[in-house]
Amino acid sequence: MSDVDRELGLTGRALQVAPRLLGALLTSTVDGESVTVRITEVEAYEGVDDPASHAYRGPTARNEVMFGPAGFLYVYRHLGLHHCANVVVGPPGVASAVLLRAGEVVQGQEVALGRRQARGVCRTSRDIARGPARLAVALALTREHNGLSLTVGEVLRLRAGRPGEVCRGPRVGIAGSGPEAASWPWRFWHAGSEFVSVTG
DNA sequence: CGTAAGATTTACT
DNA sequence: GTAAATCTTACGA
Repeated sequence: MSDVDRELGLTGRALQVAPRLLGALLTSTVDGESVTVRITEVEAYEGVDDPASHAYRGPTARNEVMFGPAGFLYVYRHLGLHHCANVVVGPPGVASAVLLRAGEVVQGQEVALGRRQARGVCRTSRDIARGPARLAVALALTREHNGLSLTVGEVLRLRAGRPGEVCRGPRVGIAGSGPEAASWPWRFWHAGSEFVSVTG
C-alpha cells in the first residue's frame, strides 16, 4: 500500500472515502501534457447493495476493475459519447468506487480548456471540469486508462489536498435505479464551491 | 442474435 | 424546458 492509499484511507468503503477525496488533487499526464484538478464533487457507489452501481449484478468485463484493490481508476463509456472516471476503493473482492463528478483545474488550465473546446463549446473556466464527463475530457481520460494505478506510474497521480467543509445530498441521474437508491445522500461536494455540477 | 436503456452534455425552441 | 447525439453493455430469446 502506498502513502497516498494510507493518507486518504482508500481501502475503506466508498461512503467513508468519498468525502475524504474532496480537496484531493488528481494529475494526469497524457500526450505529454499535464493537468491537475482539485476534486470538488463526488458520489459513492457500492456493489451488491447498491442498485445504482455498475457492480450491482456482479463482475463483468466492464466493471471488473471495481472488484480489484483500491487506488486504481475505473473509466466507463456513457451514452456512446462520454467517459466518466471513478476512484476504486475498498478491499479487493468488494466492489466500491467513487465517481469524480467535478473539479477545479489548478494546473494546466490552457491544455484542459483546449481539450474541452475541441469537443464542443466551453465558455467559462468554471465549466472546464464541472460535470463527470467534462472532468474526464479535461484530464483526457478514456477507456484506455481504465485500470491504471492512481498512486504509481507516469500517467496518473492522486495526492491528498486541503479538505474543506462538506455538504451531502442525493446522487444525480440514477432515477432509473429506483426511488430508494435515488434518495440515499451519497453525493458529496465542497460547501460554497462554484465548481460543483448541481447545487443543492 | 436482437434490443433496450444508460452514473451526460449540448444545442435549440 | 426539451430533444438529439451515439454506441456499448447487458439481458432475454
